[in-house]
Amino acid sequence: MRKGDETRSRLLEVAEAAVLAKGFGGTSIDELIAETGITKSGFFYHFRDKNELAKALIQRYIENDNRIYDEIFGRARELMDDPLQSFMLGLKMLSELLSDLPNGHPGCLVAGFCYYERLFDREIQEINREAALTWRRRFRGMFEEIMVVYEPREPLDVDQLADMVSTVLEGGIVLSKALKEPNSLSDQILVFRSFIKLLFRPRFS
Amino acid sequence: MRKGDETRSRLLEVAEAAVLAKGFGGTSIDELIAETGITKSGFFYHFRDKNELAKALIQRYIENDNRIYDEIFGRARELMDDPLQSFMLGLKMLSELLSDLPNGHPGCLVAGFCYYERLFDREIQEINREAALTWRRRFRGMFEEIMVVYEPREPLDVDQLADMVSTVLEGGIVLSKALKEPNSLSDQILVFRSFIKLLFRPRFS
DNA sequence: TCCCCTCCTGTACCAGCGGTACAGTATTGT
DNA sequence: ACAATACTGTACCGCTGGTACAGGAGGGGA
Repeated sequence: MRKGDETRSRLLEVAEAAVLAKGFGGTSIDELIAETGITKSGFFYHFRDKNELAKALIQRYIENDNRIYDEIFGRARELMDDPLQSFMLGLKMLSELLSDLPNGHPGCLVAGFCYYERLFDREIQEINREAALTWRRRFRGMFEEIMVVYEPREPLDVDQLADMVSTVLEGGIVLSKALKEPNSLSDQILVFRSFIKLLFRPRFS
Repeated sequence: MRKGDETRSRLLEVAEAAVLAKGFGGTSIDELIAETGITKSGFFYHFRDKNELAKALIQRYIENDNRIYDEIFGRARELMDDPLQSFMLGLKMLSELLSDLPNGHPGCLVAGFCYYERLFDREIQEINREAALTWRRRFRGMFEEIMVVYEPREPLDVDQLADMVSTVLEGGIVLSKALKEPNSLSDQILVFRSFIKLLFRPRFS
């Protein structure tokens, strides 16, 4: 059971890099098996078809993505008692982590896949939707904690505010890719951070 | 000369819809010629290869995109003397225009193309970059006008603030596609609008 | 009227792609 | 030792992007 999993995860690693660079449609199975050193039959032993590869890819990506957010905002929560200060620190840490990536963010598979709806089946679209909803729940939790202590200076829907974090991340990735300026993404996160600072600034200070 | 242009633009129309729904790689030439009622040779008479179709598509998309922004923010500028009020109205009009689309935003070709860098040649990447820079220039102009009259309550880089408009638009499109909630995009624009309101709120009021 | 240019059609062909089918085999855990 | 696991090898299919090239309909200018 172990050797099969090893080959499978090597396939997924190679596939993720290729898909992020060239898109799912632009990535051929022949190319993946050449780099992995496996035969075509071997590939189809692990994945029934290309769609199942897509499913495994996106699931793997989302798990990893969630782990990173858990770590960052978990650490920030440990370091700061105040929920707002903790969130602000988390954004800072996130922006620093992203600006340390030498070639910029490699791209978000969720974004890549949702832009090609009709290429994938409903199951993958549902996985994608669930991922976006998980982001929403995560950040809504943080904003709800903040709002126990701080009153927002503009009346905003908590879900929409939570979605804004994902929006800035996804939009920042697109913009930094289009502009070929890897730092744009972390800059945009810091601009968003300033907005949050303004939103929860105490009324008399 | 006229009949050729007509066929060409019909091809582009059909292609744009297909590419936005299925991605560039997922759109076949056979499919395009079937819907346009042309032969394969006819297609290659108009476009040397698929890459030239991509170039024509993105150029057409960007022209159209710029025209829409010109109209919206131009009208807003006519209706309001104050640059901040005019920008706020523009955002409101944009969000209303987007929420009126029954199936949500069809997707941004700039985002779609920049996510697949290696599928296209440098020329297309340069066109994409120029489009993002044009957005930056457009919105930076507006913020510079605003800052003549209003002092921002947080020190922000004008380019980064201008990029935030594009970020929110691109991120909002991704999020509303992933969530399958067409209204998310216009909601996110209104959240951003609230941030701008906070940023330029007079200090004593 | 003739010719040429634009705008195609038709036919034939190619390699690469995703995918299927299936027989055989080396390695591994029990 | 046995069977399940994890593949390899070979042959094949239809579709895709792309090439090549011959030919023709239709209109505009000489």
